[in-house]
This record gives sequence, C-alpha cells and structure tokens, in this order.
Amino acid sequence: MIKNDIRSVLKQALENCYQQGALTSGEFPAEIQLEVPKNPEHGDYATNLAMMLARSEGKAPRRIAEVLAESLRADALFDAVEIAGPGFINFRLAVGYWAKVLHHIYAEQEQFGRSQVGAGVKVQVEFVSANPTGPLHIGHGRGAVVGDALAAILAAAGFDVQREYYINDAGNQVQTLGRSILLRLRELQGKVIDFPEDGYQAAYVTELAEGLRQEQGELADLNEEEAISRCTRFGVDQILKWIDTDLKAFGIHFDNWYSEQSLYDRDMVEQELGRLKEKGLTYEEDDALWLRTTEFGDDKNRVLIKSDGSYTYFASDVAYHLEKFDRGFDRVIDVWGADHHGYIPRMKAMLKGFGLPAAALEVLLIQMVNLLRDGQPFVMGKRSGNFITLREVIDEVGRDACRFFFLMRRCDSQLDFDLELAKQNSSDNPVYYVQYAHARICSINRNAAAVGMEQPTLAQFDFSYLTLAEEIALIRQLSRFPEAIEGAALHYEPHRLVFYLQDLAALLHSYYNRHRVLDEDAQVTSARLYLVNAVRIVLANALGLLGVSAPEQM
RNA sequence: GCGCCAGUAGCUCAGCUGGAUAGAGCAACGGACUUCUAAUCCGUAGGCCGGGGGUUCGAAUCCCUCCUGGCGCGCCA
Repeated sequence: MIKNDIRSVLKQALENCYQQGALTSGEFPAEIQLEVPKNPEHGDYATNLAMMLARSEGKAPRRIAEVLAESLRADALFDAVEIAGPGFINFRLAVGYWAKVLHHIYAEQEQFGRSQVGAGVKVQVEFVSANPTGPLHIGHGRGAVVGDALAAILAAAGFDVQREYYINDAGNQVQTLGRSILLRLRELQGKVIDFPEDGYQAAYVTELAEGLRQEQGELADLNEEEAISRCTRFGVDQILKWIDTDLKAFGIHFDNWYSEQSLYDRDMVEQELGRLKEKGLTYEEDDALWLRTTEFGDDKNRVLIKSDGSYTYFASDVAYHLEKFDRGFDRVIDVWGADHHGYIPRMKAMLKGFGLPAAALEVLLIQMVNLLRDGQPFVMGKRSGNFITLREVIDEVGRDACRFFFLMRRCDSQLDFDLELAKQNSSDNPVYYVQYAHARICSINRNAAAVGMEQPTLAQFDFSYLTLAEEIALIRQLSRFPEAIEGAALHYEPHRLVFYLQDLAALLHSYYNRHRVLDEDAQVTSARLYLVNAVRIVLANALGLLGVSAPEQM
C-alpha cells in the first residue's frame, strides 16, 4: 500500500540525515504519521514528521522539514515534495504512479482493496443474539447489519473471522415464553385464562400456540412443568426459524449458532466458574458466590450464584466468554444494544482478572433507531406488541436501502430512520446515488459494446490520454480504497466505507457530467473506458462489503 | 446521586492516532437535459464546533467544570 511505501522512504531519508549529521537526535517516532490533506493543493499525502522531531532536535520544524525534503526529492515516487505551513512536508505522487493504480485494480479485480493487516489474528464477531422470544425488530436490524458488514470488512483486512449468534435459550425469558404459549393454547381450547402482565402479549404467541394444537392431546397428559417445557422448546425452535429466515432475507448468515443451554448441558458454567475460583477471584457472602470485579475497574462486585443456588445470567455469560478464548480467538467483538453498556465494566473486569489483555474484548454499542414516517416518530411499545418487525421494514423499503441506512451513521450515535425517505427513488436517497454511479458505468459499457468498441486491455491502455484533473482525482480516490478498508477494520467503523463510497460516486457523477467517456477520439475513449471500469470495480467491491447490491441498470 | 453515549450550518450527520482556510447531503436561492440514464451536475448563501477554564508550536478532537438530550445503575434476563 502506498502509505507504507511513503513511510519506508521517509524512514530511509531520516536515517540518511542522521548518518550525514544533518540531523542529530537519532530519534525515530514509533509510527510516522501520514495523512490525506483536506486541501488538495497540499498534495496527495502529508506528514508532520518534522514537527514531531522539533523538540528532540531543538530546531524549528520548517528547518528540519527542509533537510528531510532535500533527501526525499530524489525519490522517484514523488513529483514534488514541499514544505508548508508550520512544518508539514507535502508529497505529490509521480504521475506514473496513477497508471499503476489502475493496473493494480484490473489485476486484482474483486480482490482489490483487501489487505493482510489482520493476517494471523483470529477474531469472532458476535452479533444480533436477540432473545428467541419474539421476531426481530428494527433495533436488532441495525446491530445485524453493522455486525455483518464489520465481519466482512475485517475479513477483507486479512483477519480470520467467525460470525456467531448467541442464543439465550436458558433462563426466565424463554420460560415466560413457554408459559405464555401454554396459556394461549388453553385459551384456544376454550378455557378461561388469567394472562399475567409479564407474559408475552403479542399476537405471534397465539400463532405459536396454534402450531402446537395438533399436539394438545399429548400436552394435556403432562404435568404443568413438563408442558411448559414442551411449549418453550417448541416456541424457541420456531422463533429461531423466523429469525434465521428474516436474517437471510437481509443477506446475513452466521457461521455458528451457540446455545446458552449447551453451556449448562456440558457443565461449562461450572467448569469456567471453577477456574475463577482457583484464581481466587471469587468469594462467598450471604449464601451467594461473588466475583471480585471491583478489583479490575467495576463499581461493585457481581453475583455468580444466587443464594437459592441458581446461576445468574452473568455466570453463563462469563462462561460463554471465557470459552470463546478457549476456542482460540485472539479477539472477541460483541455487538450490543447501547442499553447494555452498563454491562461492559464487569465483563472487562472479569477478563482482566483472568489475565487476558483489555483489547481482547471489544464491545460495539449500537445506539437506538428512531423510526419515522414522513418525519413523524413512530412510537413502539414492546410488551403491547405494537412494534414494527425488521421483516416489515425490509419488505417495505428493500434490503439495499435498509442496509445502507443502518450503515450510514457511526454506530454510537442515534439514528433517525425515515421509512418514506428510505423508499424514495430520488436524490434525497443516498443509496441510489451510489448505486446509480455503478449503473451509469455499466450503461456506458453497453453503449460502447453496441458500437463495437471493445474494453481496453492493459496493453492497449495509454495513460497519457488521461490528463484531466477530474481523472486524476478519481484515480486518487481509487488508490485510497485499501486504506479505507483498513481504517474501517482497525477502528471497527463500517460507516467509513459508506462515506468513501459517497465520495467516489460524487467524483464519478461530476466527471460524467463534464466529460464524455465515449469520445470522438478512439484513444481517449479507450483510456476513459479503462478508468471508469476501474471505478466500477471499486464501487462493486465496496458495496459488496456492505452487503448492498451493485445494479447494472436502474 | 454515580456511570456510559451524544451536543458541529435551518435539518440529518462526517471530520481517521491533536494539524494547515471545519466538510457533505437535505432544505433555500440561481443555473445546466435535441449530447454515454437529469435517480445527475454547476454555482450562491449558511458556523463563538453547547458554555467556561486549562494542556501546547497547534484543540471540534486531550483534561477539568457546568448546561442539555438519550441510556444504564438488581441475588432480572
């Protein structure tokens, strides 16, 4: 990648300066910072290296920059090396470099943009993990898309990625579901029931009970506890099928579905808690077993086993997470709803107490989604069952728009999701803006083919016909795609790719409006076709990582 | 009361580990379709980056404090 090339050139220049005595401190910054200047007049890349060295060298930044620049100007990588502002060194890449970028894209095709920064690191992304007590709603959708896109981006950056869904199929919530189903079943049988307030009121519970009707005879023979257990199992299985179906409609698949109940079935909770005990991290008090999380940054200690002998939810979660590391993951990423943020300190404390590095667990908090229709908030009540399911939203606005909207914002800021806006086929809708750029290029290709113009090959491509500022700007943006993926991966920020895409699409539309690709001059046409098809490849690659389609025609 | 997240143009939001003149879309206003799809483009206007202090060559970004909004603070899951 170009940034690394520049870095090594800089490092070499610095070494030269030290050897020649032009600079004396002998200091090498841990990482040489390279940035893309906001103002294009400041070149393609810039470094603040001279400013960083100012203190140890005891010289003015601009003088240090001058010394470094002298050594850098000889390098063939650059057309220009300039000193500017308080001591920035600005680089303008040599023209020949841009031709190489295009060749590189053609050589790599759908692989272009991938890197190896994450090579050898095994990472798990756990996301959605919604309780199997009801259909997915809109909030789950955001977490689902963010987790899915992040996993794809991490994989593109070379990480070894696994997508996992944790099924909370043990404990009170699913018991309550089972009880609710049983009650509805009895109601269907004509019995008078007293439905509890903390039961699941929504209509789908009755739907599930309907599904059990054929077995009602059998169920009647069971005692209450066994009947509830049967209802629970049926309900959970059925709801998980719904969830899986909805996720598939959203283009999301998991490598692994991990059952909480299986932790108990395999005595994993007992075993993992035993390991915590051995490390002296637990103590007994008031007939309960506690974990000393306060010693590692939590504000209070946490109960693992209640005084009645049952495990807390935290206990199984501890076991679950410890087992993730047993499974060999170097890094574990959890995608949670922001309302669970209070849970992070105890989880991190537990891992820290266990001797795992703080960075081993990364929790991505997904902020709330405010559903709007024509600018008016859509109020949803959870218990009442008055909510919009994810499926309904996907069916209404479409998978592409839905995914794109969820990815448009940084995930730790709240998101306004306007159903009408997401549906509009207009300039208000950023999804189409990007997709249209792709479709336009495909359209140009069809027109080129219609007049017998062939797609240029590497051998036919003549870079000297690409002389316009807009053309160089496009290639510059293309060259930054690998950096965009790497940044999105290392910072766990899929939205960066959305912004990258919008910038690239904007450059393409602007170019399209100002200049014709299919020109009178065959040579010019050929070179431009080569360029726009490189753009097409990158648009498709980026959209692919986000799980949004790249249509050939709109 | 304590903690987490947020506060940037009228609205919705970017701003990468502190960098050069704070950006984009929408809305507003003015333009561009006999020309590869106008789902597009070009231009104008719009800002004490919530307030106040500090750190330094340099702060929207880091620290302190206050204000506002959202969400959490169970031997619930």
